[in-house]
Amino acid sequence: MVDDRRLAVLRAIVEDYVSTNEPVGSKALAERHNLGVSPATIRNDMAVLEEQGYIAQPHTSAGRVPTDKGYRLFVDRLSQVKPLSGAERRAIESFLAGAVDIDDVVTRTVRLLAQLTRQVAVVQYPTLTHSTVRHVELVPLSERRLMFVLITNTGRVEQRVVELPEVVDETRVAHLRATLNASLDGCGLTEVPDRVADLPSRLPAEDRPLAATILSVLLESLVERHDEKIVFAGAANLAGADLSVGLRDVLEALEEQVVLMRLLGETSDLSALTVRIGSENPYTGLQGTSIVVAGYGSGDKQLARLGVLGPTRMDYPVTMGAVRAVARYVSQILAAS
Amino acid sequence: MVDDRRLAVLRAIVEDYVSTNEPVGSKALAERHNLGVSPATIRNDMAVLEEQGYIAQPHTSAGRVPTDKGYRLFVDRLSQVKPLSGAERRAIESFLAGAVDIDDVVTRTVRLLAQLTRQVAVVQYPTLTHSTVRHVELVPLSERRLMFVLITNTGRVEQRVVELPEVVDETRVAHLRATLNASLDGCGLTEVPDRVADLPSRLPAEDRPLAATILSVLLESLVERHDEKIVFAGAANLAGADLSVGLRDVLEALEEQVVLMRLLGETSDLSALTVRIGSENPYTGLQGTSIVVAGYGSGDKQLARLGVLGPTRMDYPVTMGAVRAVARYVSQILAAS
DNA sequence: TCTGGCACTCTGTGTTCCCGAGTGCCAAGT
DNA sequence: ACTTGGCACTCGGGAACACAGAGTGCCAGA
Repeated sequence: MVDDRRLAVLRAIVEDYVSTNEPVGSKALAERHNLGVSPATIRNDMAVLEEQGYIAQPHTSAGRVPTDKGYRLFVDRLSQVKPLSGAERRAIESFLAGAVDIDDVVTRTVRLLAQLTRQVAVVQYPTLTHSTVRHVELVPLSERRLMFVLITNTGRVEQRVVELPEVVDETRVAHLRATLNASLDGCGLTEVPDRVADLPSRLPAEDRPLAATILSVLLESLVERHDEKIVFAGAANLAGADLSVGLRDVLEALEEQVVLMRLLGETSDLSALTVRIGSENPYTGLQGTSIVVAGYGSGDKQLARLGVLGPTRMDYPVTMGAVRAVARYVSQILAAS
Repeated sequence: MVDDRRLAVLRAIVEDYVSTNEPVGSKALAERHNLGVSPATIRNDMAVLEEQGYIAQPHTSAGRVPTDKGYRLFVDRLSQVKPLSGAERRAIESFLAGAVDIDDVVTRTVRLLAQLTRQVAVVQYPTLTHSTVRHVELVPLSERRLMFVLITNTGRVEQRVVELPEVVDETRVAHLRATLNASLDGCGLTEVPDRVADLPSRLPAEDRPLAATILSVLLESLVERHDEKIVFAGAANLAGADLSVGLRDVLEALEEQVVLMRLLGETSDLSALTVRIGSENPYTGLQGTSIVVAGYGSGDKQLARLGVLGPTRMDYPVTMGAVRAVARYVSQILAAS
């Protein structure tokens, strides 16, 4: 009973603070929420909550503000994800349906999510890790150059121009292409190195230098993981918000691929929503911010992650609802194509 | 003589204001620059300059600040582009040299430019308009789907998955690919529609539906100008600066492709540097900012533009030098590849 | 045409003061 | 054992005020 009410008080504090952006006091709390007790009682509860580290006061004799720990408890136990309205669902659907390729899906998704949540949206490209080879193409450009194109089942295309060690005619290229596709078709990208290891030895001796050159390009394009790009949108939404730390730091972090990658990557469970709040964040520049991340992908496999970054003081239920919904729709789109 | 000195005063005001970010007064001017006249004389000149609209005072009895018109005069007649240091040149060269494809060139360029100028860098992708077709590829994915790939001489690759109206075997695809390449190879993208107009009629009747489907995809990929993307970097550099208008508006404009496109696109002469200062800017949200734009491209043709956006109060000579240098190096890289 | 002098006008800063919101604690009530 | 009303206390933030300093405009003299 007592403990119950204290949690109710915490919930009320979080909700009020999120909506008003002002430290919330015992009196206002008693008025706005019908907790059935007097301000004095609430004060006692607040004292306990403060002692336990769930709330804090900016200065003596101001209202209370949730701490990161307080938000954490709120997210874990006091709130439930708020589903989107029908109108929003329809908007998502129709907006994503117009995408022409996977690049377009990603671009649209990130904008959509930013607009929906009025915060910064972050979308990671599908990773190669779970992709398979759909096709390898070798396109002669001139006598000694060709374009190497790798197409994966996720629709990603990696291409490179290759300088050849010798003049090569179309026939040999065609032959090599056929051989490559025969060994690689449908194979997971992680298995590619194994599959091609003995390939030169299976070719006539005069084709080996050519094959070696092309294989090195192929392997390089895998290692570089060029598709592990991350895009973001909605930076403008940060302008108003008061991140405890400077806006500059946050913008810098957003442009630092590595930081973003870690941010999205360090979530353990891909099938659920992951929330990281304020100081739980690995990167110093992102202390005043929280992120909500979900995995997405076609079918049962989660290929990549997307999420939203905003001030710690964000509306978690709504944000989580939006992220979850968008992740689902994107997965749906990917599965269909 | 008199007029000469007034211009010198204007130049001094711009330089001082840019470096100190504080309204500059007659006394400080007389001290820091040896103009050979007394503060009183300078005051008279300033009065005239103010009357002519080149400078203004934020409030009565504060120093003077250049107006947009003042900056304009400064850029046009009072300053000369400042070349980069040797170290900077080398840094640019080695940084750009590591690029693997054109996407990478663009990404690297925009970061480089942002870091170099400590402002927001904007780079437009090479436009299709001046590109030519290098190769068209049709890759069967399954019985009724194929991947359409268009490769241009700038190294750009456009790809689409096409749903076919009927089951098509490899032979017919190969034939169509050969026909397409025969008519389009080396042809400017703008001529493509003309070249393919009569193509269906030159094919056997049973191939026409297939050809029509693929041609519509081809034309669509041209119209959408998917390569006319614009990327930017260095938004964090705006955080400190005081744009007269809100930071939010600028960030919004930066994420609005259309606005950026117009911003870069409306420069008349591609071979020279274009500077647009404050209110000369078409878009309301960008009033407090200036942009410096240069064209770049391989060989003699200018393919696209790149530039820098910053507060009106920027160091024009240095910024212009950086933009010009980067544009040249990028052109060089593109020409070599 | 330039210069020194002088009176004037502001902004920005520092000081003081006070209001009010909010707290913590205590004693009384249920 | 909780809850509640009362009360003294604290502190931030805004209003009022004064003031120093930078800068200007103008005028008379060189």
